[in-house]
Amino acid sequence: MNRESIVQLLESKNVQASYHRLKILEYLVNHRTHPTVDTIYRSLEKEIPTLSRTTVYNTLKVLVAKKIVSQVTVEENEVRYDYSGSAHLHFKCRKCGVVYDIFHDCELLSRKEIEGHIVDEYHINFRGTCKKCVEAARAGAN
Amino acid sequence: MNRESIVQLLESKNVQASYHRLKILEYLVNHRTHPTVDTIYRSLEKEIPTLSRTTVYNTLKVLVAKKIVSQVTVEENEVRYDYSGSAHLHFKCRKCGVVYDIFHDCELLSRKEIEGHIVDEYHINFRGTCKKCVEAARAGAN
DNA sequence: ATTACTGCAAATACTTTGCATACCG
DNA sequence: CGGTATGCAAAGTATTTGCAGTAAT
Repeated sequence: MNRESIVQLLESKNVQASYHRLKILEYLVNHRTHPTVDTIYRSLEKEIPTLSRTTVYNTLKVLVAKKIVSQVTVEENEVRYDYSGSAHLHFKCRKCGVVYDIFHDCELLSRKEIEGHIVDEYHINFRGTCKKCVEAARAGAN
Repeated sequence: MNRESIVQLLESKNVQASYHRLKILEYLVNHRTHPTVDTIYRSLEKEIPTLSRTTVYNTLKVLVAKKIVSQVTVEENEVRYDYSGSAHLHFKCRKCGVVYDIFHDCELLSRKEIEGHIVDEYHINFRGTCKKCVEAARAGAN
């Protein structure tokens, strides 16, 4: 996604497109790796030496409040951020640590109500060993 | 569940049934409210004045490692503990904060594999407004 | 000029670690 | 006795807050 679209995305949600916000959202849009606050900060501080962690926290709070990005907790005790595209599930590999997006046609995803409760958000997360790590282990065994 | 069964549960998993472990697991089994570390600590310190937070952390770590209880993160940044009974989903009400267990016959729950990755754990969490809070709001509006 | 954004430093919250003591088989 | 569990205090990590400075409208 180019810079212009990101500015438009921010403005369409009534978020002032400051330089830092632009860079942080751009990072999230272009790195679909579910980064943590720290990862985002470390990646951007090279390019923006004046950036502070507080700004990363502030910006992410705004983006989450405006539902432009979402918080993901695939692993307990580790908040990650994800640019909210279409509905999807997450799978985290215990071996390599990569978080995969899973697009699965699941009846639960379209539910507006469950057992009488009104659903406005859901998180479906899986953990295990990813395809690559399974294959690597199999190759190693030969 | 009575004390004797809890001792047996611990011993069947090769966990020494010390007094503190017994009390902590007993709390989890009898309070199916998905408590946080702090809730567990505060509830038990009245009865066990010498209890320390470290012991609660240590014990929960052992219980999770032995898969007697599981960690639940229905809300980002808030680890809760749940005595692992049968497979189920969680729903957290944004208004009253209660975490409900949802038993739903979902195809995803029985999956051992998804898109080639091997699944050994899953977390399915919903958020929204619970039945009670919806009804309370409706009654208030009249 | 007024409002909003940023960044530092301090404060708070949560969790882990090291080590000495106490408990249990 | 010997290994394990416990508890305190300290360290570590993550996040929030207050406030002063800066930029934007």
